[in-house]
Amino acid sequence: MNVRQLEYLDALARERSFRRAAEECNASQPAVSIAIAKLEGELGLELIHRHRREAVLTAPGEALVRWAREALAAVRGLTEEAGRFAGVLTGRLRLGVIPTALPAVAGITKELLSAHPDIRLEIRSLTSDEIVDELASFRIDVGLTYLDNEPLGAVTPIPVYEEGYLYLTAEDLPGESVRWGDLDGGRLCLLTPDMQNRRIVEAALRRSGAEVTAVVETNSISALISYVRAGWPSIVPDAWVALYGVPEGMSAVPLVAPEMSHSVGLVTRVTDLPQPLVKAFVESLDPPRVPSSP
Amino acid sequence: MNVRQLEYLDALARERSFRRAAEECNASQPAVSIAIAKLEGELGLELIHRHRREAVLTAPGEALVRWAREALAAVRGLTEEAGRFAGVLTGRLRLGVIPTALPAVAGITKELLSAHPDIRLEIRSLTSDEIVDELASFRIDVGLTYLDNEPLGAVTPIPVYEEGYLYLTAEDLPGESVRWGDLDGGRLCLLTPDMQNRRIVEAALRRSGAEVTAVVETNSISALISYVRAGWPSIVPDAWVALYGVPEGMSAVPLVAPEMSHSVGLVTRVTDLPQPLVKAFVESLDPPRVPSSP
DNA sequence: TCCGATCGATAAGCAACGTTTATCGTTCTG
DNA sequence: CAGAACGATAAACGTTGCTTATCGATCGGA
Repeated sequence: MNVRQLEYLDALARERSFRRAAEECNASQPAVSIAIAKLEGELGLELIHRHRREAVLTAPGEALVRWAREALAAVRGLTEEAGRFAGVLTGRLRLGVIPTALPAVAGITKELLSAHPDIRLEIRSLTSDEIVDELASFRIDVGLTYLDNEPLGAVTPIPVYEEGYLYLTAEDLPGESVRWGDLDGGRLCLLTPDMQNRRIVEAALRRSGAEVTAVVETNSISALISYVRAGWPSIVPDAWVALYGVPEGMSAVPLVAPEMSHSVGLVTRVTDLPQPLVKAFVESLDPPRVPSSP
Repeated sequence: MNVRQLEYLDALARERSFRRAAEECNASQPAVSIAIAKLEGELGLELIHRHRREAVLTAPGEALVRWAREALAAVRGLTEEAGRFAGVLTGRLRLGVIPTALPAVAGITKELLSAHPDIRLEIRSLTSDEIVDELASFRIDVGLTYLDNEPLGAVTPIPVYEEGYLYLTAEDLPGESVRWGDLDGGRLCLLTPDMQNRRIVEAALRRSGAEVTAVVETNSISALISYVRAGWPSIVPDAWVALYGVPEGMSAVPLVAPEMSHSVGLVTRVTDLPQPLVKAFVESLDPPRVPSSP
C-alpha cells in the first residue's frame, strides 16, 4: 500500500477518468492504470467499473475512497506540520466560499498570505450545501458561509463578520435608509431561490409583510448589479458595495426596520488534530476582521 | 512519503529504539535507519535525537507522529473495509481491558471470533487511564472499562454488563448476603488504590459508614484470591467468581445495602468513519451479553 | 455503416527506491 | 578496560514505479 495509490484513487473518484486523474496527479495515464490495478490486486476487490465509458467506482471503491481521503488528509496534515516546524508554512489551503461572501475573501485571507508567503490559496465558489459536503469529503479545508441561518453539518463555526443588506437602485433616493416594508409591491431583481441569501431576503420581506415580484433571478451577483443599472432595484450584501463602491448613477442605502444582519464565518471539520494551515488561518483572523475595500 | 516510513516512525516512537522498531515491523535495523533519515530529509526536520543512547523523539517528531498514526489508522481502516467487502473480515483488533473485566473478555468477544475466524485479537491489561491514552494515540482500538464512575476522555461508550460485588472469604458464612456496613472493622485484602475498582469499593464502604483495614494490597486479582485462602477476606467482582467458580473452601455472597453495581462497557474513539473491525465487534454484542463461565 | 476520436490496458526500458548482510564508530556498563 | 548494545554506513540486489509507444474497444457523428 502506497500513498501514491491513494492519491490516484482519490483523483479517480473525483474525475471519473483515468486520463484526467493522471493529469491531476502530474503522472501518465498508465501510471494510474497500473497503480489502481495493483491496489485492486492487493485488496482482492474491483474498485472501478471498467466496462463503462465513464470510470465509475464500485460500491467497495466508494467506501474505500473515504478511507483513502482520510489517510491523505493526515499525510497532508503531517506535511503542513513539518513546514510549520521548519519555519515556513507551505501547502495549499482550499477554501469554499458562498457567492455573497466572495468579495470579503481577500480581506479575510490577507493577513494569512502576508504572514506565510509560501501558502497557496484555492478559492472556489460553492453553495452552502456543497461546502458542507466538500468539507466532509476532504475536498476543501475551510468554508466561508452563513453560520446562523440553516443547519450546518458537523463543523466548527468561527464568526468573521456580520453581513448587512443594502437596497441598491438606479433612482435617486430621498432618505438615508429604506424600510423592508417600503419594498411592498416592488419589482426587484434577486438571487435564485437555491441560494441562501435569497432565502434570507425572502424571510425578511415576509416578516415585514412586504410582497415583491422577482422580475429577474440570477445566481450571479455581477449580473444582479447589471440589472440594477437597467432599472430593476435589488437587495445586495454590504460587502459587495464595500468592495466595488456604489456604482456610478446608483444609490445604496441600508435596509432598516428591522436592521438585519447575518453572521458569516468560517467552518472547519471537527477534529482534535487541527490542520496546521487551517489553524494558522484561524489565528490570522485575530482580531476578527470585517470586509473592507482593498 | 511512504506508508512504510510512517509505520517505522510510529514503531520508533513506541519502542524508543531503532532495533526494536525494526523488529516490530519485521524489517532490518538499517531499513528503519535509512527510511527515517530519508523522511527527515524530505521534511527538512530532525525527528529523533540520535546522540542519546535512547532514541527519543524531538518536539517536531512528537507532533508529526500523531499525524502519522492518524494516517496509519486510516490505512488500517481501508484494509479492514476491503476485507469486509471481500467477505472475510481480517486484521488485528487491539483491545485494552481493565483488570477486573479480564474474565469477561472471552465471553464478550466469543461471537465476534466465531463469526469472523480471520480476525486476530490482542488483549492487553491496562488501567482505565491508560485505555483513554492508548485509544487516543491509536495503540488500541477498543477499551473495556468502567463507564459511569470517573470522567472518560473523548470516547463513545457502549454498555456491556453490570459489575456486581461479592464478599469472598474462607470462613463459612451463615446468611445469603452481607451488608457493606457489616464489614466495619474488618481486615481485608484489597486492590491497590490506583485501580478504579478499589476506589469504587472505598466509596461504597464510606457511604455505609464502614471502616476497614487493607491488610494486603495488590494489583493482581489472582494474588487477591490467594490471600483470601490464607485468611483475609476480600471484595471481588462477580465476573471473577462467574469464571472460576467459588474456590474450594471459600464462600462468596453478594454485598447488599445497597446492592451496588457499576456499568462496564466498551469505549471507542469518536469518529464518523467507524473502523470495520470495531463496528463488527460492537454489532456482535447484539443482544448485549453478560459475562458467563465458558 | 464506417471513420475518427477517446478511453483504458499492455509492453518494454529505465531509473530510483527499499531492503538485506556485513561492518564500523560510539556509548554505556560491569 | 573489556564487552555489549546501539545506530550509521557501505555495497549489492531485487523490486517497484514511472515513462513512452502502441493496441484493442467503445462511442458518436456523418
